[in-house]
Amino acid sequence: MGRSPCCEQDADVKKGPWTPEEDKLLVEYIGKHGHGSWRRLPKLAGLNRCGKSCRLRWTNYLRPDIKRGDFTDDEERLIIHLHATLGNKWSSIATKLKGRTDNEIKNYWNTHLRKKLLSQGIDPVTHRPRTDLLAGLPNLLAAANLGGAAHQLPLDFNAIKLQADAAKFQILQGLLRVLSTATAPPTAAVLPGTDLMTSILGATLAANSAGILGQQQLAGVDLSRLGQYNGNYDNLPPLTNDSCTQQTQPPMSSMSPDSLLNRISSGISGDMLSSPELCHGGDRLSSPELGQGGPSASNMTTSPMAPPPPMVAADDHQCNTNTPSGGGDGMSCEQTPASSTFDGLNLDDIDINDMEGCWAMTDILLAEQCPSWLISSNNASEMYISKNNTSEM
DNA sequence: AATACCTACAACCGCCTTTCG
DNA sequence: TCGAAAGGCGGTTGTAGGTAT
Repeated sequence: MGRSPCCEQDADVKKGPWTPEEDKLLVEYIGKHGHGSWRRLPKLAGLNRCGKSCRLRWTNYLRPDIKRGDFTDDEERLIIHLHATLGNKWSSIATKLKGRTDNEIKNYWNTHLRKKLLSQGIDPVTHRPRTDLLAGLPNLLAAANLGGAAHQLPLDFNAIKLQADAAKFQILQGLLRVLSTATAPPTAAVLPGTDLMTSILGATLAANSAGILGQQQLAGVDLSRLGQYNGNYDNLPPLTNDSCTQQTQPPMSSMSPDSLLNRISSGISGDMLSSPELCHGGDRLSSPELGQGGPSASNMTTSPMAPPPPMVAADDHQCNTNTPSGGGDGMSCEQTPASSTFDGLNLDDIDINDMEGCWAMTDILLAEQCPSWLISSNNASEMYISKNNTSEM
């Protein structure tokens, strides 16, 4: 039905930043009388403000129990984790961070954490490695194949190739971030094999043009060697590790491009994450999203633009109808899971103090170090690393 | 030194849900 | 039971301060 703004009837009501005097009036009034009816409060307190504005000012800024100052690392991790499971439910997230308001958390997410995840190659919406970095992969592959004949190309083609090289470099950066954060907290530990493989592929391509790999080694792959493959994935080394995985598939060096992509798409079924750090003991990194009725990894499409598994439950009418349905500027279905793997989990059971040790030194979420609510609720057992779980992703 | 641009965050907007008479 | 008021929520905007050119 909708309602008019609470102060629409009063055009003279003041808006904008609060002055110290206004703050004082509001604090003093609430201190004496409590807030009571927010709509009547401004008049009673001598404020020329909308009641709603007073409420927001109080709850977001003046309330005495508000904790100000920088967010701690634990708070950051908790926010990221809760966002991965709850989406943009800022108020729900705020209930788990004492003294923090939903507005503050929302702002902190938008200004810090979101960028932080992006810089690590993590999609802040899906909490999975970014796919946009791989969007141009087919073109990059084509451009890479042109590498040998580049000297014969007209200027425009060389310019295009330069652009492709730049994009490849970006992919490499994404790879580095993905690998460097593969041991990050649970949300960052999401590492579907497809993305890793394509990232490595991009990294190999990038090595051709960028020549910046040096002696750096990642996850058992000596990237300094990749440069010698000269931008042609026909020469890629096998992306498997003897100590870690079966060797029933031919090395990538012997595969055609199509076969390679097929392998990328199918390999995720369980034999993909073959670097020592990613497959030790048969452990699997899995994601909350993957753990919840989304397409199984083996069903993933080969498209580099493949969308992540849907995060929105089927009962979300707004999403089903794909219309605002009066939702106005409400949350985007794409951005906010209408339900999550943590549905049914009582947030009151979550205690940030109970998280100690969960974020281990390696930042890998180890089930046995985590509070029980994390590893036992609903589908949570599918969501995080479990020593006993070697088949599901 | 001046200007443009960027960043952070307080505050607002509009819708939804809950409460209450 | 119904409808209006009140409260709550998430997205967006405005602005001040900082930084780069």
